[in-house]
Amino acid sequence: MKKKKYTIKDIAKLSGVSKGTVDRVLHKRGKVSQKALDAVNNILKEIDYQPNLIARNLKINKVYHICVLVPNPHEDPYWQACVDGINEAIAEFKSLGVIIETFFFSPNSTKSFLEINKTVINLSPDAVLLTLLFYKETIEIIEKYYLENIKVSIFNCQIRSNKVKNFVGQDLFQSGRVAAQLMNMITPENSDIFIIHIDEVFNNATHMQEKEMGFRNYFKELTTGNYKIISHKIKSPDFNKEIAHLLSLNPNISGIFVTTSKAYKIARIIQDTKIKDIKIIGYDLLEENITYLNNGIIDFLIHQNPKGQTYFSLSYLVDFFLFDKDIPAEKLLPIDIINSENLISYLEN
Amino acid sequence: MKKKKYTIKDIAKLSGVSKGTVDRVLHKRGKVSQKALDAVNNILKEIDYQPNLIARNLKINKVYHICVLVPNPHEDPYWQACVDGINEAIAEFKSLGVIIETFFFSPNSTKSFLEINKTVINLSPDAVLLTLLFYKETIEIIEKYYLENIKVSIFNCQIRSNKVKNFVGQDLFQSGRVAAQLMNMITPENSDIFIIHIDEVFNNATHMQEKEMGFRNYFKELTTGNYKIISHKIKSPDFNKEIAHLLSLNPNISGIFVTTSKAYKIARIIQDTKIKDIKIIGYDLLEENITYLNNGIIDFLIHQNPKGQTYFSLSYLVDFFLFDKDIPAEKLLPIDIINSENLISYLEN
DNA sequence: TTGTAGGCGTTATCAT
DNA sequence: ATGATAACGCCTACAA
Repeated sequence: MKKKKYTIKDIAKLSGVSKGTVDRVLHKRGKVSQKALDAVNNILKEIDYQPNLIARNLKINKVYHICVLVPNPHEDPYWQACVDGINEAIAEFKSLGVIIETFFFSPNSTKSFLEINKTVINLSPDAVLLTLLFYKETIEIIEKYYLENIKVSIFNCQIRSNKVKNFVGQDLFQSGRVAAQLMNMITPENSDIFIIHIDEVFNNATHMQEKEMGFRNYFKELTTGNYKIISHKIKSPDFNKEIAHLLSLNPNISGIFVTTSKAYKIARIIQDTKIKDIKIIGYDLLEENITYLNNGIIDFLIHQNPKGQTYFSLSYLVDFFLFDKDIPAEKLLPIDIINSENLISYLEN
Repeated sequence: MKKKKYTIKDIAKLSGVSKGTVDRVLHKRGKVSQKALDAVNNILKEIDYQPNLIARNLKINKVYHICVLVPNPHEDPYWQACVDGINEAIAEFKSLGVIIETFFFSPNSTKSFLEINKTVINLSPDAVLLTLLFYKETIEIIEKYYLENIKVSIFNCQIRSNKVKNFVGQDLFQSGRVAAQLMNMITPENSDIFIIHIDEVFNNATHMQEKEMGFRNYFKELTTGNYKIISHKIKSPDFNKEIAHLLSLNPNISGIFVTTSKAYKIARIIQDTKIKDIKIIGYDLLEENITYLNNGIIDFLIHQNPKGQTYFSLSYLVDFFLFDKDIPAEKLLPIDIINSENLISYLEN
């Protein structure tokens, strides 16, 4: 049972040629006589040769350099968890000779995003990890990186491009359906539901749209009940009045689905106005959301595992560069349903 | 920004001694003059030396050997996912020189468990990975491994022992609370709830008890509603009548919490007898459970991520042996809430 | 076309 | 106490 680990030297001895020849066969570099080729291939067929990746890397001994571009978490706390994942990866891969650098840009400023990209492209790293906040600009930039032979990975978003090495994210349409099923379970039939898109900026508007489509799609398929679903898009400043107004116009409202990480803003209003029995489902484990989840104002949060997203992306790149593994073009993370009871088990991870 | 990677050779040159001396300082092997010690330590203080783990492993070049003992999935399909996780680890770590072997025992036979352990201990592996099915016997066996200096990791269960390197599992009490909160959300107040423990054998009875305690604990803390919670422990053969009988005695029943992976057995009866509006919450993504989740008979499943459990356990051991990382004594995995909509996102992972 | 020699960074042994 | 040297497995340059 205890299989021997074969080395190139073993193969050379077994097939009666030198290590160099075996290497040429393994890497298909040519310059090998038919006879030697056959001899080596015969041995390779018999044994299960696994090149020692550790030795290979020691030899190659390249320092790989990866740049990560993230919106500044001080401007939008959602991104803090992504930064945590990056830092975990930095610590873990440092001793493997992988240098990961983080660059912040302002989520409100296309200009800052473009400038940071200019800086990064001048560093000519081996790979960059991006998110798709400014769609048009990012597409153009991906093109530039591609021409420079810098690998691009995307996190937090799906994108259809063969110039992207891999992306890690969540099926947003499906997460809308998940929210819908939960909402259906906890609200009375024949009531009204709000979908609220709320953010300071609407860069990632496709995000919200996909979630809304999934949410509506679920209710459309429902055979029982008669829900009325109403969407609103609200910019952050002074929206309190707007929300209060909307609620007063719709006394039959039983649930609110917030498609961004800003559910706590709605929760705050619901709590203050003491309207009761409005169920809230939102996204992301921000501290403020957690507060309202724990006191029962928010019923469910959907977790997009932002920390895992960046960590996975980076460890894929490491696998690719160091251990030349095939990495999937797309990795869709689980859509985690969080209530106040299983919350803690997620925070620890 | 691009930090240089320092090697032992660099340190030797900088401090004016030889590589050998640096090595002795780094490993505190003594036999170093005060002068040389100071010189090297001064340099070490200045620079951030990270030993190259790849080179170290190449040199050490030990084949690590890990044995995993799992209940045979043919006798209880729950364990199949664990085997999947093991196989993933086998493939991933093979090229790092880690050999992982799987051994099956019968979950119904303490004897087979003890025999397999005898076989394994004779192989004197570097580590074993166990689950805590036969409590008393396992405790004794852990002692034996400990004396042989074979590391022991545990998956699927918590255990308090300093002779165990690490365990990966779930907080079962808390998972009972999670089930309770969900149940509370989807059943009317002032109704009855069954807790049903159902299995062929009751080896892992503590499992079920902890889940029950968590479940009851949640309802005890509830300030609203007036639930009556009734537990039943049922052995598998010919229990159909028993269940039907119990249901007929309790017309006010609105939900059933199944503490094992056998919720599908209850679901089948509910479906056949066409009793409606009984909510079911169970554990584990077995194929039969999934069927009833998809057709709406089962409302929620709690996922214990068995595949992840074995994979994590093994990759911790690899981290420990190859990269001498500190590994946590305990890793509690998230308590995943699964409904028919987010199910697919878990199956792909 | 083929084989030999050297080196990657670390560790361990062996003279000095 | 110290430094030189060889070895781990793989890769590559260069000599034959």
